Amino acid sequence: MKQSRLLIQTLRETPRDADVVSQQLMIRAGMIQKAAAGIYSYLPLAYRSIRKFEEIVREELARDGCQELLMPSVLPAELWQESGRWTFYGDELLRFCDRKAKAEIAERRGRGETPDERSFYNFCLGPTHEEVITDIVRKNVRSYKQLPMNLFQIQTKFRDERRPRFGLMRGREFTMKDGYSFHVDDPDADREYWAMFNAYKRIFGRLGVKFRPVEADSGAIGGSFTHEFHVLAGSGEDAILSCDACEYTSNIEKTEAPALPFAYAQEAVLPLKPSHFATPGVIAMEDQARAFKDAEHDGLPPDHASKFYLLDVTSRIQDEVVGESTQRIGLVIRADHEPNFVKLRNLLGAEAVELTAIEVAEEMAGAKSGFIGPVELNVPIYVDRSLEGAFNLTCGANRTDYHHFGFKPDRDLKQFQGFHDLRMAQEGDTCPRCGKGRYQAFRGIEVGQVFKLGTKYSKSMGCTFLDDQGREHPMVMGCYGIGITRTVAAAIEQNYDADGILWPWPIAPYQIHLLNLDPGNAEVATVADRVERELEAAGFEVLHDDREGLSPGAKFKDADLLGFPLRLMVGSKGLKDGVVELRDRRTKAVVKFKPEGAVAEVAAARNRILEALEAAGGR
RNA sequence: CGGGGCGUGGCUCAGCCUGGUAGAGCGCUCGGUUCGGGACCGAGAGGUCGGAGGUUCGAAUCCUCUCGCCCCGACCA
Repeated sequence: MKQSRLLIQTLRETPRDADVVSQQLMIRAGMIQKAAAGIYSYLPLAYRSIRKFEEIVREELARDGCQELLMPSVLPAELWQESGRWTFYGDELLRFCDRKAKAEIAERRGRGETPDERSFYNFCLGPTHEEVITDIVRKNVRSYKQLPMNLFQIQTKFRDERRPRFGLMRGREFTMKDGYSFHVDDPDADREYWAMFNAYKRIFGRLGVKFRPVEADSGAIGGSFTHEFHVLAGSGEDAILSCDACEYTSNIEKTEAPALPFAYAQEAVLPLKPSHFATPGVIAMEDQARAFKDAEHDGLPPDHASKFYLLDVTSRIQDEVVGESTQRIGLVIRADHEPNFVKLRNLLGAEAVELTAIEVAEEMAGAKSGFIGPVELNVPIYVDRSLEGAFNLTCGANRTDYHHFGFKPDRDLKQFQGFHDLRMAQEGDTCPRCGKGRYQAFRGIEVGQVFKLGTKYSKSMGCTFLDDQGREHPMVMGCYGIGITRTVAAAIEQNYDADGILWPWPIAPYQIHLLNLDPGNAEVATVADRVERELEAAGFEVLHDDREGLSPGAKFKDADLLGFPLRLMVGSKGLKDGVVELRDRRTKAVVKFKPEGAVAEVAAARNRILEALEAAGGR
């Protein structure tokens, strides 16, 4: 491919509204162009990478017998109403109505009514396709003999994110591989889950990026367990903790935090009263203990301070589709720990856990923020297990400028609900799985997820089969997603340097950047054209920078920015010595050889790159 | 949703405070000289200053509304 014919405009300067590396580099390299917030066009170079990754996905899924199909992206409301998600999915679901519904609205307006347009929305853009696939399968599969079945598509999705950002990493429109499997029973769904887990390891392994499969939160409803696949990158939005001794790797939302023995068990257990002590202005939780003074104490260790959260818990009556209820509860954890509301939500089987509005909390407690405490409040209170056996703690006294001392949660709380794992695990915590290792922290970009759905959709939508006894059962489902466009962006987040992108070989738009450094020189042009043909005949993908009127320096800069793995330079200076030069974009290593040796040398360089890739790949 | 910021040629930005004929660099076109890490000279093309309304003799500039885009936040009771 001649670069003079390629649709591309590289930019020397970083566009102002690009804030993450992958977005900056992709825009500067002329790969993507923004059409609206979170909505991008993929220009030829980017689309080549995307298609290459799609092909890797297709090949690996085919090995497990998955079938590809393509569902609509505009979905009828009825299906979503059937599953209940029309009501519950929220504003990320972009809803609208077609001409029939609009005519109905107009007619009612003509009759002087003021209809609520939203109630006439009868379509949405698909953010995910459980409803559609379930509808397809229930209409086409009736017998256990047809199961299991694993179907997938690669398609443009739309989620109306409250805040799209980070270019392709969190767009509103994006390309996703979404797969769904259907099974006669749980064990078979489990088998498929692990088959897909292994397929994903192959897929991301072939991609040539560092990644980790990570145990993750499966949400309050739905699956029993789930893994996310993360591309490791410092800019990742997710925190991951990984044991340095065993295999346990998990999203911090889910990571088990070890119980911690109370380190002061030998101290005398004091009563809560007389426990008021003046702490004017002491709001930061970490300062609470340090500020404490009485006859025997002048400051306390930070793990003597507790902090308290008042929370609104929302529950849903799932099968009835409508109805929500809210309950107020409390959470007590050590002041130097972080609360984990996801764990609390799962413990309660709730839909959502949110902080109670500060004004409401202050009114309930009768104290300013910073002095609100659990003792006097008559709500169910859950306590992190790091406080099991703890006493002589401080806590807010529900009186502005006062804290209690001598707090012992299981003794002093009116509605004590027990000790549970409710805090965020931290780097350095002992791994509770093996008891030996310690947690190491990583940042990751979630690019894939395997999820056991169970019978949530098959039950609500009547997707059933007949077993060999003629009895009807709901199918057991699994779902498996890969963010295609996000993965390509994540690969860049992980692989770049000051000069530009460092494409992993398997998804580089082109593998070879052939630079003609003297396009005006007929001999150089002849050699460059011949090398291009030979490399392409040997199966390599070559972008030939044949542009005239550009200095070699300008071509080098562009080549670094585009970041194809190998750069082959043909110029009059080299040809004077009878050589062309091959440069590895990542290592900057250069080899010189006669033009006739190009195919062999490029093949050798490719093999080196692929070997290094294999060695550095995911676990 | 809350808070902040920004909209001026394709890109990065100046001009706005203090109203008076719309600018620079990069990129693009043409001519010439160059040619191994973003060359130089000369000549050009390209902008309803996001949009609407208002104030004014006169608005990119002041006022009002609106749209778009970006960031921060949804955190410590």
